[in-house]
Amino acid sequence: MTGLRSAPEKVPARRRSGRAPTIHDVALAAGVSKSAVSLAIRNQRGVSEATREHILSVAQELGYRSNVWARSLVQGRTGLVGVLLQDLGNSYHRDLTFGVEDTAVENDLRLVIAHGRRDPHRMQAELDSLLALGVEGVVIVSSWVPPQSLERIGRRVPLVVVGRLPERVSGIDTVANHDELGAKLAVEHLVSLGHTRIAHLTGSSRPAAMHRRQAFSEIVRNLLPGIEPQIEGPEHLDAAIKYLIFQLQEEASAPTAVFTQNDRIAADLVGACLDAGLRIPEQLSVVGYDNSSVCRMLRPQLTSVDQPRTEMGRMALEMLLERIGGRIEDRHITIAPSLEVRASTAAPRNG
Amino acid sequence: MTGLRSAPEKVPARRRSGRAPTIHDVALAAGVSKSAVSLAIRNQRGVSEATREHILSVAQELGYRSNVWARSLVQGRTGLVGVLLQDLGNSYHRDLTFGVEDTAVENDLRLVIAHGRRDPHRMQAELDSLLALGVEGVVIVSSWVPPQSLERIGRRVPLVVVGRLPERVSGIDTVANHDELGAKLAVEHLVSLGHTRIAHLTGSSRPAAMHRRQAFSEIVRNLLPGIEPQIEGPEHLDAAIKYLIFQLQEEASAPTAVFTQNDRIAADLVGACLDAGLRIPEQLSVVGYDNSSVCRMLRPQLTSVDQPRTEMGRMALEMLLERIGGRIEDRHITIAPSLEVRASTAAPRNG
DNA sequence: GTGAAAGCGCTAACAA
DNA sequence: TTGTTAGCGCTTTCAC
Repeated sequence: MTGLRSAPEKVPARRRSGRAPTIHDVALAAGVSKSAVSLAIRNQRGVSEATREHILSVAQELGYRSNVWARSLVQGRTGLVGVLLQDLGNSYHRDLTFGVEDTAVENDLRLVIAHGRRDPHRMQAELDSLLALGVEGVVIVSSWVPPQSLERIGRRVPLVVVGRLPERVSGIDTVANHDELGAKLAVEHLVSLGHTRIAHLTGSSRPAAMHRRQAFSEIVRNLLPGIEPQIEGPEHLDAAIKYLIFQLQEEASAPTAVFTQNDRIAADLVGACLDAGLRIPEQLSVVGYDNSSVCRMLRPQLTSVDQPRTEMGRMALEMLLERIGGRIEDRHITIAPSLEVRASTAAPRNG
Repeated sequence: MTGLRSAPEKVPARRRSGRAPTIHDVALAAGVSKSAVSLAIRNQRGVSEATREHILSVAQELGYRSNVWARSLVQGRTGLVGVLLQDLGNSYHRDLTFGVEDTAVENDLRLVIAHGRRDPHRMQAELDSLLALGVEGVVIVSSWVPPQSLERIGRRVPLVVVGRLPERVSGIDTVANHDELGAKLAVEHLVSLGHTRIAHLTGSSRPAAMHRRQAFSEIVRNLLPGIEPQIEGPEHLDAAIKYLIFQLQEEASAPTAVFTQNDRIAADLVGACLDAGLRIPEQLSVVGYDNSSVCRMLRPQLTSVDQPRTEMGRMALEMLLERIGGRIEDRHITIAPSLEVRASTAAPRNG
């Protein structure tokens, strides 16, 4: 305009108004070079303290924010890690995420949460989406992603699965609950109370459920020789619950305790029992799995197997970091659960 | 190596092995120019059908994935929208997110979920983090972000808050539940059953809670002239519950029904009552708020005010799109809840 | 219909 | 200590 600045004005006019200020704008305003600004904002040495302060104050004034995309484009890394959750509204996933988040923050990584909505297709889509975002690794809190997908994606980016996969997948790490131990804890607790007729109620034939179920059978056979373990489900869960209630009402040989695959199923069972006029734990002891927040909301409060969720999330991200750091061999960790005893279990009436 | 390709080899050697294939690699392999590849993969016209197919198959073969960062760097937009959740493990947030997700997908936007962990500081940090990622807008599912932060950030990027803010903030949109109507539905239901001594149990003095509380008082005064509305809380919630139970056990003038600020508090109350040997709904009717998943797990199942959560999420993202599309004036939407009647409410014993 | 060249905002290697 | 230069991978004119 004034003609005073004779140097070719390379900055398009529109930039100064509409767009966010760039490193270039800051350099111009501060009267230094782009690289000086770059060094200053990243707190790197190479600029004098005075210059840095000046640059920073100018940047502040202009409302400058560095463009992460441009930076990661040139650096070849994004500083992003993803966590793919099977289901948002659920305290198991929440607590796990806590552990992942904490560890991510401690390691200067930004966490991007994706939501699979309990839908294998969406899960796959979200996983692709995370990759497209350029995450440097993903923690998958779900065992629903098919092994071949895991293997394929695991070749591109480090992957840690929290959960029990149907099979080992080479190239990826896993953190899993020790389902066998969980079943053992539950059954031992019930046996120690004097129960002998114990049933298992399950709603799934996925690996984790199967492990609990098999461990249940085994421990029952060990601890209660001569008694055949009773299993209900996984099909027709509603019918299974109805049948259990029928047994309790009509048959002297009905189970006196039920160990369920998870808390949700336990809650359904407890609700149905109460609706049928059965008293818990007097007429039936119930043990859940997951120690979710509903355990303390129900009456009686639910005895449940507890997984150290936050700790599992933390371990998952640590394993991911190891992978990003170059570990080659696979790691598979199994975490021991514990039993949280509450009011839904007691000695059997005629024990 | 062979010296046959005499043109200066500009691609560094390391790229071809370690790094992900780029548009350049695809162009080289397909024997076309970079721009041809760019057009082909974006399905733009400008390349012949044959060329496109060829390029696509080569890209597929190489396992090419376009680099979102590079693309958005040049296009000046990221196609990202953020949703900041106050709390992950919670069906209210889950269902809201469903609505947001669906609408985002329909509009070709990628959703990035951030988690505030019920901590205002983290909430603020996550919001900054989302901005740094370059989101084009954010849906904040929380009313905990301070107005001045909202205003500041709202100047950089469109913002929609789902929840009831302590004050209007210029430049941002809101989607809120019609708390007054919710309270009205609850009280009218109880009055229609014959209740006259109705208490309100609240655990917060935040705007949404206050609106419910005030609306409660008003509707009680309208419908039951001469009766002073009884309010317990928001301080010392545990003590308030104990006091209510004391009243029920000792005083003839005890309330026969309680309307609570949310389901969690209702669950606490119901649990405490059952622990004290009180029967629900015979001795006390209880109405919750949020119609969360626990309502159907409790016994008796909980009558609760239901917010159309998925719909609210959808509206929030639609409003965000309007803003991104250029709307200037603020919009504030209030959504009508409905009442889900279940077994925790009944006519009072001596009604 | 296709290719060459410029440049998005930034960093990193180098030169001054 | 500072400024210059050359890209990161991609899109987008603009010639051909």
